[in-house]
Amino acid sequence: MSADRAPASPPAPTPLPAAFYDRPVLEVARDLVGCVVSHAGASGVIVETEAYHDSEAACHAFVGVTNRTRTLFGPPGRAYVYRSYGIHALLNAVCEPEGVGAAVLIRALEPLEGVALMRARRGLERIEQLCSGPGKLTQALGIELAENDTPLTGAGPVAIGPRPDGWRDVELVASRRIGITKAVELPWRFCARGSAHVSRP
DNA sequence: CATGGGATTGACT
DNA sequence: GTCAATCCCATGC
Repeated sequence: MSADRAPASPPAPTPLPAAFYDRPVLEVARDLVGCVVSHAGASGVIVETEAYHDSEAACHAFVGVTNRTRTLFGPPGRAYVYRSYGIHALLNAVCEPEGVGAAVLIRALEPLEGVALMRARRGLERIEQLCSGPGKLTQALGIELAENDTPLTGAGPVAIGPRPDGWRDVELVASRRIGITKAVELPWRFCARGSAHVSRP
């Protein structure tokens, strides 16, 4: 009978646990490349990340605990979402133990599921332009400020799952972070080598 | 309470 | 290459 047929899409894998994020932020930034972000009927493989840590001036948490940075100093494995330039929502994964202000900025995805939904949300057709920037991917996935401080580990609207087949041994390229004016020399940006979906080569 | 500054994007010269 | 949009937040008067 039709009731016995397999679902149209495979079940989503178990999201990465909080312990994955409870490590040095540079390790997490590298390990997140190749992992899958899902939200509201769409998902994509992470192809670009940046690390931020309260010990360096480019990090919002550099100023200490404020209303804005409370999430960054909170427990690992939650989303830090903030408004950039008054227009865009940017998605981060909070890392390191509670009390340390650190996070990985998700900067670009290779679209995986829900591409039609992403195209509708972005008002664009070209797949390379759907998620090739931190503000673009939140628009494509429908992520907004209300998702700030929600868990990425399964109970919240945004989830991050492990690397699927084909992404287990992704090669990384490190470079300087983009769009900052302080601590510009740190090579804390990580891209999947050769990806056509990064924000900038 | 006023002000200045963005972890960006898309449109334009 | 340049530049404006637009709003949240931290800081200072």
